[in-house]
Amino acid sequence: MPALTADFFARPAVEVAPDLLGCVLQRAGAREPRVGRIVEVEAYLGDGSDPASHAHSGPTPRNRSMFGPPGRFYVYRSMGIHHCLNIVCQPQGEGAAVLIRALEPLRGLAIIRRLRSGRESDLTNGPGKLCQAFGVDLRFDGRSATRGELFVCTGTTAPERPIRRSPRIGISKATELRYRFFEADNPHVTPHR
DNA sequence: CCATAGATTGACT
DNA sequence: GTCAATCTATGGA
Repeated sequence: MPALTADFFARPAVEVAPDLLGCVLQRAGAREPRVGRIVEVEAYLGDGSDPASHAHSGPTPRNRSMFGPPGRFYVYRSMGIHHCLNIVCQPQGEGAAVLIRALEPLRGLAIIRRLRSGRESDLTNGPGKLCQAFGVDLRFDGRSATRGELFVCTGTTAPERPIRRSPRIGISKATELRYRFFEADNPHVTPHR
């Protein structure tokens, strides 16, 4: 299937986010390729209306790529330990992005199981977990999400489950904003909350 | 300078 | 349920 284009991401993040459900993240270039279907995302805005967004206080060395061109990755280290994978949206300079929160693994289960333990539904059902499983780290920060070793392409199947919407997970500000989108009844989305 | 919170996870009581 | 790991950024003294 074709890779997504920068145009796809040059739209409001709350529109891009649900459209990413069912699209596919591909890890190439590594010794063992991995493919995962996106099943859970969250939008973070940069227009000042979203105090939970890393962009809310303007650019810093860490969030710099959030303010770069759309269609590139913003990867940051969370709690000093884990990595989280975003894709920049909207015109350059606005600071909006979509966080990839969970995948349904389609290919590369062998290497993924070597990198992470647990049941299949526990391998990529969280932003830090999927980065571990797909070998995503700060090297990918600022790189293109439409080509290269890590990129997103359109899904091979239409969404077979309804899309649900909810407040975002793990934040304490702007909890009234329902910018989380996920596939209903998919066992690979984030548990509890 | 120091304290604290954070788009998380896994280990433990 | 609680809590620590470890790094970045912010806000106050």
